[in-house]
Amino acid sequence: VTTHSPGPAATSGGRDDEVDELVDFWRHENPDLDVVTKGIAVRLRRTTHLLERFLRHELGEHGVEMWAVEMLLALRRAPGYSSSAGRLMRESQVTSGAITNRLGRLESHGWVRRDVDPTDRRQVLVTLTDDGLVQADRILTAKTLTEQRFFGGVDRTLVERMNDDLRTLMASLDPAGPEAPSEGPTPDAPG
Amino acid sequence: VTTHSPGPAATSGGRDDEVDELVDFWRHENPDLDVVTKGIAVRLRRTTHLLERFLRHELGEHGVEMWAVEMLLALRRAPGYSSSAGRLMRESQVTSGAITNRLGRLESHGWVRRDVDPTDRRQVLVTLTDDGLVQADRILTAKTLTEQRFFGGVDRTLVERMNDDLRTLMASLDPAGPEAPSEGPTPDAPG
DNA sequence: GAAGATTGAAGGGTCAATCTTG
DNA sequence: CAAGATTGACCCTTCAATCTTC
Repeated sequence: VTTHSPGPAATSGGRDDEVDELVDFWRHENPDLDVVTKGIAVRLRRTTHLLERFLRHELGEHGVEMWAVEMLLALRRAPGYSSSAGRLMRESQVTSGAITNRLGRLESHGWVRRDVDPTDRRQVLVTLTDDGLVQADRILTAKTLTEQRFFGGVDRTLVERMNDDLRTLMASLDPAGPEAPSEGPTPDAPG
Repeated sequence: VTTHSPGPAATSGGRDDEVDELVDFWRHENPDLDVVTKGIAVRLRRTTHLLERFLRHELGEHGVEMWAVEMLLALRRAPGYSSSAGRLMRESQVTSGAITNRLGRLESHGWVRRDVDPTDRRQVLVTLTDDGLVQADRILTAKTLTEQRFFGGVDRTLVERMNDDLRTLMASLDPAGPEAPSEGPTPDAPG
């Protein structure tokens, strides 16, 4: 399980960045450390956090929080721009209480409407208002442009290869991978 | 800027997973969409969130929260197992207020000690106690094993290539990349 | 009784103001 | 006055309890 290269953490060309130094430190404490696994774990976290911070910063200048982006875009791609609170909960990986709060705030902005589902009166149907749709489209554009700026300086071939590799990696994870802690964020305690 | 393949979002072999469908939907709304950039952005977020959830779940069974892991390991690799509150703030990317709170909780667990820096009495020197060091080592082991289990089912060659590609990507980001919102989490408002 | 949504208490974070020391 | 840490107000999330509807 702990195959490790005998050299420093870097496995090939662009050797020894800050992460390699970190990994080398840990390997110095435990020579059995798998430097590749530790490296990719750290780098995935850091890269994603950079991206998320960049998005939060840019979208903040458009007057939107990340939670609102998540909700509005989920509704934007729902059929008829409407979805149930439960569906939104499962898509966004937050608890039902959080969804209720978010919907309240979105509603007070006038971006969504809440109606009782006539089919099943336990469910709440959330629908984008006209204003909400405009907002969602503005946000989608801003978010997409921000992502393109974020990766703009990176070699195109590398981005494409990483996209493909990430697809493969995710496929190796889900099925036989580490038993995911079930579905959703513990979708409400049962009674 | 918006180079896009005319086919579906998937660029090569393992075509059309859930993310490709999402990206295809957005491209249907806007044919100019750069499917590779959108794809890698989504996949990076999802993969990292899976990893973080897995870690949170596993480490939770050891009775530790992620914020504690972050703090204890930062101290574990500091010279003399001690660091200043400000340094910890910059390493962990949370605000100074959060650090103060965290240190209070760690202190009440008996895992760290707070002393005034004799050199500069404005600074607080945080040091791992003996119990804290034991905890940190337990955590490091558990975290490393969890990461190895997470990536255990993934082809080794792919993981190595992704590690190298991520190193290159991060290097392309930091310097000329998108102007990072400065350093740290706004390291304390200037008086 | 179970499913879906809401509620309120509690945890942890940010932000701005404050205190202390250089 | 600047830098470092602390404090308190506020925001959002989780968690468990509750209410309604199937």
